[in-house]
Amino acid sequence: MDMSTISETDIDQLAASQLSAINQRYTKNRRQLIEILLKTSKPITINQILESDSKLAQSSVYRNLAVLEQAGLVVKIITNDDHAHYELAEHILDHHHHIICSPCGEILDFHLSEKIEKALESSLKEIADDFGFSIDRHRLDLLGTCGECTE
Amino acid sequence: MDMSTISETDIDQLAASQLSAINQRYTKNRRQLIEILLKTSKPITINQILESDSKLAQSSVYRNLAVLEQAGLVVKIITNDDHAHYELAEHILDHHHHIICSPCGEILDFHLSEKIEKALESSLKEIADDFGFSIDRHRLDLLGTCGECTE
DNA sequence: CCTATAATAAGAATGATTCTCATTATTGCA
DNA sequence: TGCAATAATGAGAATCATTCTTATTATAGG
Repeated sequence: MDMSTISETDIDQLAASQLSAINQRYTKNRRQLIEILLKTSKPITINQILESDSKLAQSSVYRNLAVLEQAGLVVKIITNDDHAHYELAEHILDHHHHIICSPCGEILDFHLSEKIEKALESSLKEIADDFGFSIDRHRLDLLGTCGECTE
Repeated sequence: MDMSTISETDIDQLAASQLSAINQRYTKNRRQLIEILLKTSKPITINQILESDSKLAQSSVYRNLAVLEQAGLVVKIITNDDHAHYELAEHILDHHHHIICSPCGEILDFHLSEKIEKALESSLKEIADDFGFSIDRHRLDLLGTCGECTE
């Protein structure tokens, strides 16, 4: 959705550097995954990835998405749906949240206004302190039914 | 955590009525599950439920939690942890959110200030309209590492 | 252009969850 | 109260997304 903020070559550099930081290579397969995720404007499942490129091996896709996730390039999204969804990390896209259709499992991205996002973040920081947690990130999901599934 | 807002007999009535609304009975096993969830002040896994009462059959616990979820009495919480967690629905407890420790999988409840919660809700309502979604609920999770796991 | 090391891919293994079905309990009615 | 009819239970089998294993292939660096 927000592909204007970063070019494809920038992503290649980012990917190469974040992978090498955990002693992993930026291989053809991994590049392919990044490209597929970049082309899609919403989180997708492994099955959808396999459908979009029949040359990819299922086991490699699972493994490589795990590697990309460890490198901080990809985020795995777990919902009540059977299949996990994947999308690019927020420093590649931007900070956003998910609106999820329970009947069909589709996930779309949305953004809070800057004002509310800021207020929320400072509030969450306090709460984390109270609980003695160190926080990696927060996530906010809207759960409901999309227009398609209502008809 | 917030057991003061509703008595146990009230819950029995609620449970019986919400179950009968979907043509299900309020059986001994189901009552037992409600009691266990009521005693625990945080979301727990099916294994934890089985440990807390060895008489319960695993298959029945799975089935009955699904029934209780359909009845709107129980909420299933999916995270990146292997095991789903369960807790009582928000109209029995109260509206809250989850702070999740990624290393150990533990989940605790927290509350936003009323002011931020309200602002967030009205904001989310607008967004849902824009997307043509009808919304059931929202969820907000803090992901990080608890004090125990940091040491 | 070797050699050591990492990545790949096919299929087997894992494990949480769901399903099956024979048994047991419950409800409503005579 | 007693008797169908129907629902719930529980033990174990089946499912299926995901992870693991291992032989093969690709890559990086000297």
